[in-house]
Amino acid sequence: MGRHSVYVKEKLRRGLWSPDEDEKLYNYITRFGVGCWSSVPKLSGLQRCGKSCRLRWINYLRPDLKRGTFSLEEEDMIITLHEVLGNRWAQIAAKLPGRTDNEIKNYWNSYLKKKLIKQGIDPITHKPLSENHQVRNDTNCTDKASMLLMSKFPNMSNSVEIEQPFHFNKRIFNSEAITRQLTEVSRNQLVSKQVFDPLFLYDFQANMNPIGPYDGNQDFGICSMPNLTNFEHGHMTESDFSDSSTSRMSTSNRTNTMIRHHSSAGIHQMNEMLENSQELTWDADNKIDSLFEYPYDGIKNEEDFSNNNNNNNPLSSLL
DNA sequence: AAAGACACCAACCGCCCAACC
DNA sequence: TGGTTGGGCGGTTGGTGTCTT
Repeated sequence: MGRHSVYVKEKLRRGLWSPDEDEKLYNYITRFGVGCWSSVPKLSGLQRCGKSCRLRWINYLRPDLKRGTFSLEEEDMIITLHEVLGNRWAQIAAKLPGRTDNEIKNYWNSYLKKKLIKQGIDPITHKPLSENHQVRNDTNCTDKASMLLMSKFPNMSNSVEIEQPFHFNKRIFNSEAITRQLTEVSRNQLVSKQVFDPLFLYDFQANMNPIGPYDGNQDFGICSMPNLTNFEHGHMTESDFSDSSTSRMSTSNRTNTMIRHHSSAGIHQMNEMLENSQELTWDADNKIDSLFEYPYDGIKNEEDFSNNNNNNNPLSSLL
């Protein structure tokens, strides 16, 4: 039995998400938080599989998403991290607040890879194309990663650590034999990782004035979710709702908006935050739930969700 | 103006791992 | 201890917009 049969059997929807579906999912997660994804479709009234809901939330609806074009700093960082981590997009995304692995992966495949090739650099080895025959030295790769990042991004030196060396695929890495090959420093880093967590932005948001821009600086704000962004200004319109499914023009418009929000001043402020982020801690189990004041288990069925679904949500105006 | 090629990116697929029973 | 389930990840696909001829 393949997945297709599951979709057919349960008459699950596939493909692009409609604004209505987005709204249902958004309303549900913002009210009840992230819990068991497999139960989300049922409880939120969506005819999607849990995985699809999770993906949509993570890659599109999550309030901390930055979206828009990548800055030069981000671009540089992706290239540096890719040199160290390879195609481990989730780990790369973890170092870039507001960016998803999917977004970075797409950006890499559609733009950065070609850019490097144009510059005569092999996008896989990150060496000049003429030096492709050279075999990379992977030992001490974790240290190399940290050094690379520290040299290129001094502002992040204390908050970014590489979790795993380049070619140690997570699945292989659990092997004791391989672990033994690491240097003492690398092992320590892996064991006692103090990794910058992009989700600390949730904390930031929680402490932020929900109506006004951060510290009066309009360049710096959580502007990923158009509806939230516009809600900051006290109103929203139907056209503000993110809709990748009906119009690609909307994506372009959104992108243009985001460019305005992410000036270099904003990035500078972000860097300052990153510098200070070493002081922050985040309980992984409560990353998202703490953003939303509603516990996941506060809802038992779809009826509860409907009853609890008041009209205070920004999206409710779309109804 | 039309058709084909290309680019972009949201969403899906398949696999792995960990937790749970 | 083995099976099941859910979550996470990287690779890939396919739909749509844009560009080129």
